[in-house]
This record gives sequence, C-alpha cells and structure tokens, in this order.
Amino acid sequence: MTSETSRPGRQRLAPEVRRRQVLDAAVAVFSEEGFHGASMDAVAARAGVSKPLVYVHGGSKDELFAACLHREADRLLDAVQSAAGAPGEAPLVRLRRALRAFFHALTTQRAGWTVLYRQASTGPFAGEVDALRRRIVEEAADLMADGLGVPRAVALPYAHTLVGAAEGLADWWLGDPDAAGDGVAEPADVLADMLLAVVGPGIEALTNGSSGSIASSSSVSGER
Amino acid sequence: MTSETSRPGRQRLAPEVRRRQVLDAAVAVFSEEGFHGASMDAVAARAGVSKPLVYVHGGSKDELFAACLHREADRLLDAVQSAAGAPGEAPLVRLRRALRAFFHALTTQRAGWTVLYRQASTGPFAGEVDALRRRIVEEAADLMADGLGVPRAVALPYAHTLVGAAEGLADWWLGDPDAAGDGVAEPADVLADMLLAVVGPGIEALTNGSSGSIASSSSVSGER
Amino acid sequence: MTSETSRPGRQRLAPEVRRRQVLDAAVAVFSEEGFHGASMDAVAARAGVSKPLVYVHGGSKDELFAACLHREADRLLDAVQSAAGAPGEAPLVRLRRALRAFFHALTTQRAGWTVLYRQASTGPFAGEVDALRRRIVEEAADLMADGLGVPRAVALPYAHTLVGAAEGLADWWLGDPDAAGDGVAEPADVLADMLLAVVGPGIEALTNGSSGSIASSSSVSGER
Amino acid sequence: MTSETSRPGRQRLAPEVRRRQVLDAAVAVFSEEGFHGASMDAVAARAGVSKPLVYVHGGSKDELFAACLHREADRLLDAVQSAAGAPGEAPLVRLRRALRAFFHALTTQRAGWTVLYRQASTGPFAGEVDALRRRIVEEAADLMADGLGVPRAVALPYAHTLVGAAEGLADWWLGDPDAAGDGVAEPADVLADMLLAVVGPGIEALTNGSSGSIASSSSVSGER
DNA sequence: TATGAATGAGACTTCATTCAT
DNA sequence: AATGAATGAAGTCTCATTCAT
Repeated sequence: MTSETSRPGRQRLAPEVRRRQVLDAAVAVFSEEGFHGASMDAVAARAGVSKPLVYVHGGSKDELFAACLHREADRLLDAVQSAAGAPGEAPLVRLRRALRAFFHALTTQRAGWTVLYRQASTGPFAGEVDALRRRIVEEAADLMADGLGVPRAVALPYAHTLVGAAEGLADWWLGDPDAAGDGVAEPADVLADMLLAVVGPGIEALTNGSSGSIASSSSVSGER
Repeated sequence: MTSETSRPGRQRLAPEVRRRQVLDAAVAVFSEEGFHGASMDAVAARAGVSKPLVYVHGGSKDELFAACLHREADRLLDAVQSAAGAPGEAPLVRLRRALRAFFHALTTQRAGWTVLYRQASTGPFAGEVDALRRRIVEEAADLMADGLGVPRAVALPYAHTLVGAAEGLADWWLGDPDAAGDGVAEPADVLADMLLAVVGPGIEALTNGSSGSIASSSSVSGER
Repeated sequence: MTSETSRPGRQRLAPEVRRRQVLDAAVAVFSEEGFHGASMDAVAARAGVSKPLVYVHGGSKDELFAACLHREADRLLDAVQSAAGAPGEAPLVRLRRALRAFFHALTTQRAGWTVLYRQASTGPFAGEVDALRRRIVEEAADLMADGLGVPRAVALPYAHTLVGAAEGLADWWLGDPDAAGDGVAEPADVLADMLLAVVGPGIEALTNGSSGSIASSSSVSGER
Repeated sequence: MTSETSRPGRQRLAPEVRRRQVLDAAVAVFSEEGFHGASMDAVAARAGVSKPLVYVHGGSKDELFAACLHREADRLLDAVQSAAGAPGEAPLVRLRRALRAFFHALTTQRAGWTVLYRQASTGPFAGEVDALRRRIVEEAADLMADGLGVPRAVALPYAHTLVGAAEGLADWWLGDPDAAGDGVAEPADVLADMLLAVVGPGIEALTNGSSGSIASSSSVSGER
C-alpha cells in the first residue's frame, strides 16, 4: 500500500472542512425538500460522503437542521448588521444600507433563506426559528427606534411590518427573479428602493404623530 | 355527565358533518406540522375519529392536503373579495375594508393561512400552492392597480409587499395579542389602520411617480 | 308509504335465493382475484347487495370461500359420477363418458374450476382443497380399478396421473379456448378423446403387466 | 454451544449470499401462501433477517415475486434441457432422461414449482407466469414433436397433458413419499417410468395417426 | 477515519368485520 | 331484512440510526 490516496472514497480531510461540506449539503437539501422531506441519504449523497460521516460531523438530523438554521441566520444577521454600520450615522441612510444588504444576502444565500423562512416555520423548529427571526426584527426595531426617536416598544410593530414587507417582496422576487431589476442597477438595490418607496413616507410621517394615534394620521381614515 | 355523547365511539354522523370535522382537523395538523410532518394518525386523532374514516372522507394524504388548500384559499378570498365590494367605490376605501377583512380572516383562520403561506412551496404541491397564493395576492394587486391608476404589473410587487407586511404585523400580534388594540375598536381594525399608517403615504406617493422612478420619489434617495 | 317496493335496494328475497346470489358472485370474484385478492366489497358489489348482507348469507370470508369450494366440487363430482353411470357397464366406456362430462363441466363452470384448482391450492385452504380433489381422484381410481381388474391401491397413482393429465389439458384449453375443437364435435368431446389417445393404450397395457414391474413394460426402457 | 454464530443479529454477509437467502425464503413463503397471502414480514422471518433487508435485496414485493419466478423457471428449465441433451440422440431416450430430470427437479425444488404452477394466473403476474410456464411446456412440446415427427402445434396439447400428468403423479408421491419407489432405484426414476408406462404407448401410437384423427386411433372409440 | 450492511420504528393505505338505523 | 357508517388490524414500504470492518 503506497502512501498515495489509494481509494478516493477514503480521503481524510480536516474536520472543519468536512463539517462545512456536510452543512452546505444539508442546507441545500433541506431548502429543496423541507425538513421532513429531506433524507439523510440525500444529504450524504449531496455532500459526496457516506451516511455515517454525516452523523459524525453533523450529529442527528435535528441537530444538523438546527446547525443549518443557526449558521444561515448568523450569516444573514452579520451581513445586515455590518451594512447598517454604527449608530452615529443618519438613521434612514443606515436603514437603506441595511435593506440593500438584506436583499443582497438573499441572492447569495437563497437556500439558507428558504430553510430559515419557508421550510422551518412549522414543525418542531418553530420556536428556534422564531427566536432567530426575532433577532432580525429587533435589529430593525433598533434602527427604527433610533431613527424615529420613539421608544423601542412603539417601533416594534412597525419593525415587524417592515420585515414582513421585505419577506413578501423577497419571496416574490425569488419566485420570479427576472421580474425585478431595470437592467442597470443591482436587483437587490432596486428591491430595497421599492420597499423604501412604500414604507419610507409612512415611517417619516410617524415621526410627527404621537404613538397612540398613529392610525389617525393616515390619509385614508375617512371612513367611520 | 350529561346525556349527550354518552359514548364517543361509533357515532353515526351525516357525511358532510364528518367531512368538515376531518377537514378542520387536517388544516390544524397540517398548519402545525407541515405536509410531511403531519401524519394521518395525527389528523384522525385530532378529528376524534379512526384513521380509515379520514380516508373515507378526505381521500389520500395528497388529496386531503389539496382539499385543505382549496377550502382555506376560497374562504380567505371570499372574505376579502366581499369586503372589498364593487369596483365603483373609492379605491382607498375599498382597500381599507379589504385589509380589515384580511386581518379579521387571519385571526379566525390562522391555521388555514399558515397552511397556505407557511408551507414548503417545494414538493408535490408547489404548483397548487403557488396558484392559490397568486389568487390572493392578485386580488390585492387589482385593488392597488385600481386605486393607484397604475398597470397591474407595476402594482404586483407592491401587492406582495403589502401582503407580506400584513403577515408580519399579524404574526407579531398573534404572538402577543394584548399588544395591539386600544380596547375600543376591533383589534383587526386597529391592525389594518397601523398597516395603512405605514404603507398608506407611500402608496399615495406612488400615484405621482412613474413606475421606473418610484425609488427616486423616496425621501431617502440621497445616497449614491 | 305504500306497500309497493318503495326502495329498490331493500328488496326482500327468499333466503335461498339470496344465498345463491351471494355464492355465485363469490365464485366469480374469487376465481378472478384469488382468495386474498378478492375483497368482500367486490363480492357484495358483484352480487348487487350490501356488504353486511354478504355476511348474513355467506358468513365470514373463510366460510364463504369454503362454501364456494364445496358447492363447485359437488357440482363437478355429481356431473362426472352421473355420467359415469353404474358399475355394470363396460369400464372404458364409463371412463370415456366420465371424461367427456368432466371436460364439459369445465365449459359451464369455468369460474368454479378456477377457484378449485388454480386459486386455492396454496394458502389456508390447501387441506380442504386436497380433500375435495381426492374425492375426484378416487372416483377415477374406482373406475380404473374396476376396468383394469387391479387392486385400488395399484390404480391410485395412475388415477392421479390421469387426473393430472386432464387438468393440464384443461388448463391449456381454458387458456386458449379456440385451440381445441375441430369445429364439428363439441370441444369437450375432442379433449376427452385427445386425453384417451394419450393414456388409453397405456392403461390397456397395464392390464397385462404385473403391478410391480409396470415400468419395465414400457417400450423405452432400453437405457440403463 | 460452539463458537460459531455467537449472535444471530447484525451479521454481515456478502450481498450475493444474502440475496440467495432472501430469494430462498421468498420462494418458500410464496409457494405456501400464494402471492397475496404471503407477507413481506413472513419472508423476512423465514429468511431470518429484518424486513428492510428484504427490500434491499429483493426490491418491492412485485419485484421479489418476479425474481422468484424467473430463478425457479430458469433452474427447472436448465435441469430439463441439460438432461435432454442434444437433438441428435434417439427421441424417446431424450424424453425419458428429461422426465427423470423433471421429477428429480420437482422433488428438490418443490416450492419453486409450486410458485410457478400453483399460483393464480390472474392478477398482475398473469403475463409473466404464462410466459414462463410456456417455456417449460414448450420444451416438452419440442421433445415430443421431435420424437413423434409431428408439427409442434400438434404436439402442444400433448405436452400440456404430459406435464399435467407428471404434476399429478408428483403431487401424489410428494403427499405420500413412501408409496413410490422400490427401494432400489431413485424414486424420481421410478416415477418417470410409471409415467412413461401410462403415456408411452399412447405417444407411440400417435406417431402413426394423423393429427386430426388422433382420437380415432384409440381403442375405446367405439361409442358414438 | 470512513463505510457497507443492517435494523427498529413509524408512515400510508386497505380490508374484514360490526354497529346503529 | 337490509344498509350506510365506522373501526381494529394488518400490510407494504421508507427512514433515521447504528454496528462491524
């Protein structure tokens, strides 16, 4: 037996490399098939390794899925946070950058986003997913509270609204990637601008209204 | 112990009653566990009937899921459409009524909404789910196109944004029901007004801008 | 409510008529699907009655199948026995008539034959079927012992051979009904003659040989 | 207790060994219970392995059954064909050797024969079973056509008769193994000779008759 | 370390059988 | 007498997980 890699299937790799291999495959498969629909066989095949190795590096199916969730959520949050920058800058500029980063991250992490937002909100990971989502919403709430000069408790529902709106827009775009973009700017930037066009004026108007009577500041409150 | 339902087993019921029992249970279970995660055993247990009865009244798991999808989508769409009223009325009034009906439906049909919108759009029902989702969003797009005087294709992404924002707000509220509502008006109405406060000004502003330069109508387009 | 049969599904019939209805349907279904493959639903549907009625008139599935076996075996044996006639007549003439009756019975009782010989020889009714077959073989053994003037114990294996040969021929014919028959005589008669052409000379020759050395009377015993 | 097979569970075997184990068990169970009556549980238990292993090595129930059919048919046909030898030899000698091989195979492959010949020829395997049966009977028909100097189409019903007769004789013998055999020769050889004693003279006589008037060559054609 | 081989548990589905009308 | 409605039990098949090499 020579010292060369005599059998290609038995290639020894550094543990962290193998772990990333497995996680990448898992994210891909989970995003395509959902948690229950995905099989460990499929993950192993996608990673190009044997099934026991998936267990060695990824743990049980539940653990593997949780690891996917966390890694993808961390990536997303990191991207948004670092784009938002320090609290000193103009708040709406920070929001704009954060939104652009958010939509941009979807382009490069589409599978991760799907795992986080389309597959896992039901089933045994609802709680885990909710906690991860909360981290994102709270980042948005911080930005808005800072920008509007209102208490965080007041900003919270608007943050949920904003994040929900972003999700809705993102889903539409991911379902039909050619529909957005004018061919000049980055699609992610276009999406961020579309979103701001819808919610920007409303958010600005909120700065002038008292927290309790926000609804009455709407221009469509004529009825009843 | 009353004289009613002396023995739970072997109760003869009219077929349509049983069918609704089964469908209700199925919607509940599917919404909690997802399609793959839900078991026919769980549906039967939730409905309080035996498993074969689920097959008699709901057909196979696929058929049962499809039936759930269609019933819930029809219910939701009916509620929103009848609330929106005829096209002759003032557009923003129609939108307001539609939104109120939408939030109202979300609170009474939470599970149905979850089945429709929080399920994997991958798998064997992708087409079906997409078609049903489209019907709902397109109703919103019709309203907005009518109200804004813009082509439907332009209104579509804003409709997705609007629906997503409504979801985000509803999720927040359903997770903490005491947080919204002033104790006077219906919570659903309060939510509708909050949403309009955020998106109303932006939507109005869109009426003046051309589709391509929507983003530039935002007051935060200073950067870059 | 008049005294007329207001509902056609609730027609009261004499028990023996119903029983025959059910048995006929059962024979048909069992012959087509086999014991395990046949469902009580199918039997009920074929009989044009409801399933509980099948249980009332036919008993459990096992009992129903046993009843089918016995009725069909009795019919077959009756036909053969009455054709064979009394022991006084010329033995080979009796055999010939019996064989013709046998093949003729297959034409009119094809389903019954299938149930008896093609479906039931495996499974939980093997013993029952064997007993019924034995009755037929023993009828043949009686005929042969009588005709050849040999003890019944000696005739028995030849009776098995004869019945097996008849089965083989019958199976072939039933699988391809157009293959037999010259267009003039009854197909059943042609089959009987074919069988006699094969086994007749051998049986006659056995009359002259001793029981122990039958094999040596063969003209092909040259080897070894 | 020897040192062998210390623990029955979790034994690693070569795939081809396991596959034969599974097939053997399947043939046994199918022959005893029929296709519908046999359960995969029973096959697994008979093979002494777990149920998933049956699926790994045998595929679905349909595939497993088909594999049984083919293996047993091949075995049987191989045995008979190699015993029959080349066409150049004396026809009746070939027939004799083939019959001996046939009876020998019946005694060592009883279950396989049962699977092939005592199963419902209805159901999803009708075509497959018929084709395999035909191969065996046609081998006999070839031998007979060769030996008698008649066209194969003429020989075919006689081949069915011959095979049926062999089955009848074999059934009788296998039901009462002490009844046949003189204690000197192989029982299978004795059975072959008994069969030839019955059908040999008839077959020889057929050589002189034309196909249409075979029946009239019988010595019992006096009636009608 | 890495894997081929094996299995316990559970899912979907159907069927024989029986109650309540 | 007759039936629509209902269910316990069993069957096929898959999957997460682990042993033995």
